[in-house]
Amino acid sequence: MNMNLLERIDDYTWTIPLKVGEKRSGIRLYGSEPLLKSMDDKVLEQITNVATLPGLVGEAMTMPDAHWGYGFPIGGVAAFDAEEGGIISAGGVGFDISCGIRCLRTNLMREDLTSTDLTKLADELSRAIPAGVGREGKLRLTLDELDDVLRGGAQWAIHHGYGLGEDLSFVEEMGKMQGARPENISRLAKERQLGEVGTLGSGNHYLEVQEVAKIYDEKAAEAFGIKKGQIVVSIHCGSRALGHQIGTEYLVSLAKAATRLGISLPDRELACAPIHSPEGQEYIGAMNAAINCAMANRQVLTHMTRNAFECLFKGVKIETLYDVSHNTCKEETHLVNGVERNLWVHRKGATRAFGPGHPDIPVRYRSVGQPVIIGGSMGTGSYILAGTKEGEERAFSSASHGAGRAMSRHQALKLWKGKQVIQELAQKGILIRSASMRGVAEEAPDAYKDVDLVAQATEKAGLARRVAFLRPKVCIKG
DNA sequence: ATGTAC
Repeated sequence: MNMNLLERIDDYTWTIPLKVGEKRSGIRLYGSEPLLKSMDDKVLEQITNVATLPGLVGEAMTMPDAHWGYGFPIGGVAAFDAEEGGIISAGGVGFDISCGIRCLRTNLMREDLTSTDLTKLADELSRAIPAGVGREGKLRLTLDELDDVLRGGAQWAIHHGYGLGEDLSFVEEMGKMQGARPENISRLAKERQLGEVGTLGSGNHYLEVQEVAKIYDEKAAEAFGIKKGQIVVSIHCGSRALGHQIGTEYLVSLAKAATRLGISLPDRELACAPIHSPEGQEYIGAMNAAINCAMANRQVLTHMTRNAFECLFKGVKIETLYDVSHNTCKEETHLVNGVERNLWVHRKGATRAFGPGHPDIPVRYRSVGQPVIIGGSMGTGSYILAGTKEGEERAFSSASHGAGRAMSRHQALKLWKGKQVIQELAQKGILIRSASMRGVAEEAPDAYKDVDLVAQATEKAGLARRVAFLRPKVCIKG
């Protein structure tokens, strides 16, 4: 990014000064100077576009891991007030609606796993977890059953034997998003999903077995039930074909609504409609149903993970640490200049990060803040952080979500071969199992930004504080 | 992200 276009507020907070005659809201970019320097100029252009949207409250923001996306940047946060003409945008949620990460803690320690165990575990997980583009899973649902999934979310999965009731306390919204309207979703979107509940997908989605390699905050780690050397599992996936199809279809309907209502869009990809409009309401109902689809998906995968571990480690105990999405728009209460307001917060490639005391945090974690999961690239590691009070005011309680791509898939393919990436990671003791060698090359660790810098900048910017670093041991890729 | 390519 051309740093001359930015104005430094502090070491981790930047803005773009308003030009004379320019009409838009303010902008905040969070991150260290090196991270911002490495960002595409397109991020700046896109967040400037977002800042022109009607009903925006406060500032349009980017997280330290921001990169170019469809309309909105990935790593973009924007809150709108429905009573002031605020909008909802499909591009502001992302195509993979409710993509997110479920982290599980096991009662195994690193010393419990020999290298033979790890190989067996990698093989068993790659057998048990359906992964890859268009890959179908073990469940074959009817359209009526899928509607139940879309209304019930992770609660549907629990009621159908996929998991334990106690998981639900550690999933956003207790695993069931209210306001889901399956009737707002096309038959095509549903048909595409019938065989894909309980599947991982492709791209940057993964299931990783990791060890807790470093603890930054002992008190929070204790609350989260993790300690150094412990084995955890992270599942990164979303709403699969369903979310993508909804996004595709609603972009058209929202664009029409914007035209009809005279909302001027600097970029067609920002297609949006007022929250108080038929099209806006229709999309919100569909999006909420897709959120349930994603939470059900991660719940079914949790069940499959437990079964795979149980095959090798009889009596192993696996609990849900937390499940949090990073592609949503949610109605939340936020304090703005001392006034409590009801806002619709778009977080696209940004994780919700409620601070200590927030009523929507599980009681067990409430005093330390909501767990925030930053997923790394394949083979580099991930972080668990905790939401802060400061983050409420600075970013409507939002934080980073991952390392963020440093180069395009196309560029990555020119630089690496899948086989070579797998061999290099094996030398570091990381086992990869993937349906696609091409996918592995596209996801090479160096095609991503440095997750350590992202987590550090997230903390320094006051958005969330680091609790633990997770080092990968086994990675199942789509 | 995605039956990766209307």
